[in-house]
Amino acid sequence: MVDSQIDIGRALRSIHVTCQDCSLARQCLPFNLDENELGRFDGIVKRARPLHKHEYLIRAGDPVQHVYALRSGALKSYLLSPDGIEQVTGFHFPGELIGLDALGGQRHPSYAVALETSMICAIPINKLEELAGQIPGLRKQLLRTLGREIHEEHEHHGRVRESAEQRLVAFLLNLSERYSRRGLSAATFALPMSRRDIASYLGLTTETVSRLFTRFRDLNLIAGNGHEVQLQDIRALRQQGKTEGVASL
Amino acid sequence: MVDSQIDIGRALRSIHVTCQDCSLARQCLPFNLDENELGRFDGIVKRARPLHKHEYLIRAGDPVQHVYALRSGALKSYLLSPDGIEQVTGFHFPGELIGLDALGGQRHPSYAVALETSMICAIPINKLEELAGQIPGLRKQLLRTLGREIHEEHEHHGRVRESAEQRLVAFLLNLSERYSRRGLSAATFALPMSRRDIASYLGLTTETVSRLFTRFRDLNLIAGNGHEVQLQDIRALRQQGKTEGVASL
DNA sequence: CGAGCGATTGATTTCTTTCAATATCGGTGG
DNA sequence: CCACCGATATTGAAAGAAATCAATCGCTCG
Repeated sequence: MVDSQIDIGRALRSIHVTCQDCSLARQCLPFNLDENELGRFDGIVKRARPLHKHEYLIRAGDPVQHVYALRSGALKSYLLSPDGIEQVTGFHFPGELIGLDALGGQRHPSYAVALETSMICAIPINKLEELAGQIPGLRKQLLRTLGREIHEEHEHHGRVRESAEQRLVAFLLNLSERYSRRGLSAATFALPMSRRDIASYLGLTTETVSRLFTRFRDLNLIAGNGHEVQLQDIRALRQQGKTEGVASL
Repeated sequence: MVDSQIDIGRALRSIHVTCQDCSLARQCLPFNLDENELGRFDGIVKRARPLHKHEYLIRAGDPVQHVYALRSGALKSYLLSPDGIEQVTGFHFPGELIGLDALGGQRHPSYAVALETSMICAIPINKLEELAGQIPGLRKQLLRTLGREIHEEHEHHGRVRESAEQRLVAFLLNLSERYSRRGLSAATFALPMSRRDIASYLGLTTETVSRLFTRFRDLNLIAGNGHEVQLQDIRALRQQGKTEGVASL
């Protein structure tokens, strides 16, 4: 469990990063807070030991006590359908919140599992609610975050009618944008998730995703193999995503 | 505009329903508020003249000033993709909130238009935020609502991989559940939206939706033509949605 | 009552899935 | 450090589901 005691050993320094010091603070909940407010917010945040690849942050059915902010690493969230099929609902990168779908109920509806070693901040919901009552800026940012999440979900949903190709393009461009927002390269980045995860997220099969990667590589739209991609020509890629065009076949 | 002055004329009585009197209050934001709090909440709610079929409540690009609660009628929300295609993102029924995706930004990202004559409450966001700071119960309910919205969006999204048949079944059962939650029949209800809207929402074509309705009718799973349906055998329908089974072909 | 849009139905095409086989990667133990 | 194993990814061929193209029907509303 993330909330368990701190491993005094190795990670003391990284664990004791405060929100004041966190470079992601402005992409996270403590956005626009003054020094004093930031300190109060920091006071309710629990920092746990790192979560290793394949370890679970959340399991469906867990009682809802925290929302989580990701400091480093990557996670995926998924729903388990009645027939036991994993439906990936999202990927999470540093600065993003995890577990927001749980605000509606008593138990977490979905799973969240680390795709690589990740550092996580746990924010107790009851304390967050209380603090949100006292700090207008926090309240505002919380609502903004939730609203944005809903909007992004709608956008993603709007892609259902698009072709497999368009969906994968949109996915890559979305990752690119999120990486670059964090100051990383928009063109070269890692894909910490499996083809299967991508396929599940996009509503496709792994075979189709694999074929699309191959096609994009053949068209020199992307390079790199496996879990590292370079977007060779973002403009052309975006075009590909628009016009459905596979002129070169 | 909904926010414009009240039409003194005919609708005085229906307009002056307060939250205290509104039968939907417990499905809406003022859930769990005491008398005093309810009064304060009611004080910030603006009730406008009825919105007629095809009239817009929200247009993409509008500055974000309110969220809306639906008192009667029905609306759809949609995004307009860059190439001018309408992507229906949801349908709204009494007791539900509209415009939550706008909390993340300055301008509304999506459109909301009446599918039939509808009565709407407009809630100014800045006042709502302020009041949410003062009333813990309101704060909680607001977060619950947003969390539930996100969760429902995930569930819907999880259906992308399912067959057209399964998606339509899930859609009908979802409507059924929402109608019955409001005390209406779970088996017989109106479909205020067009086949095209349903298709867009589910990521299908109108032809496919139409064929599915015909098939369900042939299988005696549903009855009724056009914009009124009766679910003849909810259990069988649910089964149809699960097993992919079209044993009778 | 007519016009026009929405819904239905049919025939054909196309994209994605499914089924199947092989290749490759990553990790583990010798 | 290398060889081997299982899991993951890629590739191919065939089948199937939904889209597209096209025509007709029917209802609603001027």
